[in-house]
Amino acid sequence: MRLPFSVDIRPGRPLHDQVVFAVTKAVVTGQLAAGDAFPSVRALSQELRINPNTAQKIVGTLIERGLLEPRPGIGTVVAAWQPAANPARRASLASQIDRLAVEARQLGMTLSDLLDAIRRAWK
Amino acid sequence: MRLPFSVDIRPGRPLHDQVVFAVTKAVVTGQLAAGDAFPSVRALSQELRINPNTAQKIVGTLIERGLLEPRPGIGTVVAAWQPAANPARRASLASQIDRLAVEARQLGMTLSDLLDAIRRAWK
DNA sequence: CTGAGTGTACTAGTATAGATAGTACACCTG
DNA sequence: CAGGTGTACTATCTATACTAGTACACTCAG
Repeated sequence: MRLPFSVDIRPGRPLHDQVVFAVTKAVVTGQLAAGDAFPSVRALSQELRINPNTAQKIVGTLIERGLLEPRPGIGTVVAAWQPAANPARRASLASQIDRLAVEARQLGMTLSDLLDAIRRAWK
Repeated sequence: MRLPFSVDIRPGRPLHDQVVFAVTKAVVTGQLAAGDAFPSVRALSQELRINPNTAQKIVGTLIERGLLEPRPGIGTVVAAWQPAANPARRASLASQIDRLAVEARQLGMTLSDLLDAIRRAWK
């Protein structure tokens, strides 16, 4: 694996979504620093053994979210990190939190259990 | 709305998933108590204006998860609540938590912000 | 007993999204 | 110029979500 981030492709979720998540995680945790070169669309598709089109969708999404910056003719570079402040994603996050709380309760977890799990995942 | 729970159908997520979530939420919050009669498959499909097949899928999922109990020839009843303890769903929950943490950070939230949001959703 | 309502199980068809496949073009660097 | 880059298309395949319709065994009120 020569990629600057780690991914383990598993069924159940859209492919591009999993990779976008992996890259985002690498950025917010500092594993990918601003200015670092990001693999080209074609390199990405070869390394992950996915279609160039899917790789392009991934890179496009990351640029749209401000995580990557395109350098025409050169490639893409990890952008200087800044909060996204996207209202739609904020709303989606709230919805995810609601679902998480209900699911956790249904699985028998206490509030403390869930908060601990969140803290553990934050690191 | 004569249903014993509240749903607001919105695009983006599978229909049956939204209803299953709404019912689960009503059960874990005590809005639906054990022994309460649950709408029949046909009544559900009429009230929600969805296909009987989709309604059946919803009821089937809820029974499978132990939230409803089938009474052959009568209908379904809200089951006595007990933690699910499903390994697959536990793993899925952990994955959801990971995603939530990364997404929240990317949106500029602090750990405290997220923990507060969780506490708010728990109530 | 009869009829209506119940869960359950099928077969089909349609629409959409995810992923693949292939081609093309303007751009920059060596 | 040659090769690598982002970007933009069209086309095809597959799985999922939803709809549509039918059928059967069960239980209860009449």
